[in-house]
Amino acid sequence: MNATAIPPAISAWFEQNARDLPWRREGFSAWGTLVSEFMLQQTPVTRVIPRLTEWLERWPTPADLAAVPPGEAVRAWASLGYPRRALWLHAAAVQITERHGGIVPEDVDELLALTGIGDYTARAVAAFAYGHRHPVVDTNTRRVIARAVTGQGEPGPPSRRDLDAMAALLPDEPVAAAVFNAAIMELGAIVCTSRSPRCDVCPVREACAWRAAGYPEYAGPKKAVQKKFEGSDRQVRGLIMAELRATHHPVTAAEIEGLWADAVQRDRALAGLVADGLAVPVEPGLYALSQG
DNA sequence: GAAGCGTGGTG
DNA sequence: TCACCAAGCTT
Repeated sequence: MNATAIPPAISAWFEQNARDLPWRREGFSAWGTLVSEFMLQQTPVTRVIPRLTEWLERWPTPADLAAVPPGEAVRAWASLGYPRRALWLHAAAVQITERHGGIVPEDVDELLALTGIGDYTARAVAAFAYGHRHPVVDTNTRRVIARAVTGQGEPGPPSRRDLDAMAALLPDEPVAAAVFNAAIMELGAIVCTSRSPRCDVCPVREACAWRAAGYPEYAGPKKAVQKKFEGSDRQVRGLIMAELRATHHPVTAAEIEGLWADAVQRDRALAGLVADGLAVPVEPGLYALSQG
């Protein structure tokens, strides 16, 4: 097996091994695809599925979401994490309703112009919802290419050049391209994983440059270490947001004081949430999710 | 380009 | 146990 055999081998494996996921069901809407991609940004599949199902039952179209206050989106986001995504998804729904007649656009540049949509999500929607031929590059794709094609244990830092590397592997035919985009992500998600890759069941083991090189240790620039969550501003923000989501009335400054002892850090976290639009001071000393 | 942004599962 | 990891985006 040589390098040119990698894409068809991965796609063939995918046809047999793809997980049964909601966004792969026949007739799943473009809006559903967009919502799922927002939720999947840094949140695992198993945690996304229940929230996605509820979300689409409640807001089956962009206009349905655009019609409610942003704070409702933040509440429905629940504990998926990074709640700014809920705000951005709501903003995107408003923009889709106003600019695109309520139809999720299929043009990558129009998608990129929506709040909260970047290189990955724009191309994922164009490819998976509309069948257009674009390279879709996420962290799984970058890892598989780094190993199987480049022969390194880990991808380097994300770069626009990743799109070119993926484009070079992409089948010409749009449907085959969309399948391969999904297939290489899936391989990275369940076989060519970050921590303990299951090379014994990998469909491109015989062509893998990393394996051929004897699994050399990654020597490139190190990933920035994720800061400890315990005691971080993120933790304080999370506590305040959980309180705002839990109550259906404004939260008092006194209640927020009870969530975290360090006043300096607490005030910094709250000010950050206000700056982000996640918390709104409805009057001095009273905070709520965005109602407008 | 680097930093900041949640939450929960896992090896 | 705890560091690492998870379909990224914005500033």
